[in-house]
Amino acid sequence: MSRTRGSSGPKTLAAINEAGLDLIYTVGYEAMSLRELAAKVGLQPGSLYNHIETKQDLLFDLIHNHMVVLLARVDAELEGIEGPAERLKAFVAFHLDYHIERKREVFIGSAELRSLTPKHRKEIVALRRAYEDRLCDILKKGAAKKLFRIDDVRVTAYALLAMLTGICTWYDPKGRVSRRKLIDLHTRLVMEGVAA
Amino acid sequence: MSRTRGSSGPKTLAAINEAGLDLIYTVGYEAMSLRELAAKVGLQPGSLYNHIETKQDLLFDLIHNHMVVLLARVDAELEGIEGPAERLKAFVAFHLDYHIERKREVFIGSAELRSLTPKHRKEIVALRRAYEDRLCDILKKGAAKKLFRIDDVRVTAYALLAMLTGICTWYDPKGRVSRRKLIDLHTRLVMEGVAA
DNA sequence: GATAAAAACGATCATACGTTCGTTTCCTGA
DNA sequence: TCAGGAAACGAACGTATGATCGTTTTTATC
Repeated sequence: MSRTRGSSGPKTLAAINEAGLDLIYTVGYEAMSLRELAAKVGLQPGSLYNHIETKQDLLFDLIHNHMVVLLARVDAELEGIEGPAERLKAFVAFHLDYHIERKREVFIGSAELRSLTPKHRKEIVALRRAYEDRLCDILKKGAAKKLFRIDDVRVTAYALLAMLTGICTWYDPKGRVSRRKLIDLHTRLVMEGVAA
Repeated sequence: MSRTRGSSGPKTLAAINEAGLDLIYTVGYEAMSLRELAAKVGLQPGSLYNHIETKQDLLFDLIHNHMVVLLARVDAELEGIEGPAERLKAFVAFHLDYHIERKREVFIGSAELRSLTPKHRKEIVALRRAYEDRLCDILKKGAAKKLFRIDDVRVTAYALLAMLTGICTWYDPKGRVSRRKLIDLHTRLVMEGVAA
């Protein structure tokens, strides 16, 4: 046997990415074997290499794509919103929404950082830093206008991001808590926490 | 060659645990090979099995020990402290202190949960749940006395724990931010966040 | 319709892994 | 003091892994 009918490059790659995302999220990058991945996609192990460079590149591409999308979306979301308080609320809502929607990517993006090549890791950390800066900017401007009371912008940003990102580890869209309630609750915690 | 001079069981086991902790924290459980671990301790790979059952048991023992200590300490810390507000402050301070001091254990305790056998994982999750309950109790009592305003106790507890645990991923004891400042900043975020 | 590229197969390679085992040496307690 | 357990060695086992390669069939291009 050989090339199967109906096979197409982009479609197979998409399937590999989706299956890889799921497997890495579930069992972890190191624990995922390419044989497992291939089986899930419906390929022989060797055939994966028609679409990916290496296992490492698969991981990097997944995380990198996620970070680029995250940055683009947050900028689009904040576009045109005026005032630190409104911008902070918008940031919280966006962050939670995105992290609910793409919890697998987000989880992998932090849990598997150490599975990346130093060079790859550096690149991802830089993108993450850029995202953190979006929040830092908002906090800084709010503090300058005496709207927020913030001791240390960077540390506060880390604390808030940790809180908002935490939902990835437990949130279940089909669970007891609605998306709306989740956003309200976190928004209150954040706004009250930084209020002057 | 064979048994080396001065070797003793407990000492070697302690060395294995310390090296294992460090390796798992650095490269992850799956990525750590027992050969690497043995080399770090100064043993041949096979000799590890004089002290551990399996690689899996090594991981479980590390995490389990950490959880037991965590629970014992938080109870000791809260003992005799009256009033939800004071108890919450004490909880925050303790949590941060412990998570600074044992950041490797804490990190592994969450990041490597998925590397545990289902049975092992269940046991750890139960202990974690017990720890979460300590915070939930405080929040519940504070809400009952109208000292705190809390929509959903469990979700709020998760949010706060995520925030407070986040420091494990970035805090550097030799860095710019002092332990004192860190505690003050987080205490304020928490207390303002839940204030009625 | 011919030709080149794409996408799959299946076999295989070299290596690394967790674990076992027989043996040897050291330590400890009666 | 000496017997028996403890703690190490070093070799080995069986398996799984990431990756490569030659081949074959399908798809796409001119």
